[in-house]
Amino acid sequence: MQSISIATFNVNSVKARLSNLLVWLDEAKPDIVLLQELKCMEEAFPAMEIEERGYNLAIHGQKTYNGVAILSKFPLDDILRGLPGDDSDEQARYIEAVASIPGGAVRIASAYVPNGQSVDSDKFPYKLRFLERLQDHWRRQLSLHEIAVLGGDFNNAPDPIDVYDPAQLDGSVCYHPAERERLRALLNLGLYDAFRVMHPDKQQFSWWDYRANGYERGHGLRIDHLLLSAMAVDGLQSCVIDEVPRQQEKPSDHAPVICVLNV
DNA sequence: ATGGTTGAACCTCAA
Repeated sequence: MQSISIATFNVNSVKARLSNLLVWLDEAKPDIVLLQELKCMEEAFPAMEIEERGYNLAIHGQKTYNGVAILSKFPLDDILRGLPGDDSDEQARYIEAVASIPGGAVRIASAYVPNGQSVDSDKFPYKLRFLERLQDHWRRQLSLHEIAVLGGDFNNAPDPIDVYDPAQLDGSVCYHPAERERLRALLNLGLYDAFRVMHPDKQQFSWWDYRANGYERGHGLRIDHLLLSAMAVDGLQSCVIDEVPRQQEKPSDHAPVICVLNV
């Protein structure tokens, strides 16, 4: 039995955010980190600075947009780049691997669900299809009955408590019934929202718009999630949203979410 | 407040 910490963090450009990311890594010292929105190719990823802090890397990069990675103090194997279910999808929004921990293994995935832009955009049906592909893929992965964590930026707030003004935001992107229904279906496969398991009634957000002083005004959404398999949630010790990086100079618009598991 | 800001890369798009 040992404790491992697993975090998810949408950095909104790993190159622009490198100094903030390194400060946070040195402070929080997570064992495994799921990154989203690298906005660079794998060869441009600042591997040296991360590796010298003891992390192994699995990267699925893309120029300008998207890009996801897994940082792990444990060796990574069986790396899967790209979400199955649509061979024509060239966006780098998903990476999965198996981390070998002493005496066992944890399956981990970093997902960057499409934002969808607006409900009448053609990007919104792509978002809905992506959530359905996640459901199809994780139906299969959960049948393996492993310790597994699907984390990332889901661009989707599950419940009214997860948005700053549910009445105003109802039906808008990131809080539309069609996408919340699909996130609910994914959870209903047997995934547990770590933050909500630990804090049933707490309102805290993980993203705030850069515009109009969103953070200062508390205009946020909880859209970054750590979803745990049954075997993983059995060992869940804590889950927090760390707002400190959001308060720094030149922050990402997201805050990291961190959980500790006994495995 | 139908605006506002940020990042990458190009003079605009995605978020």
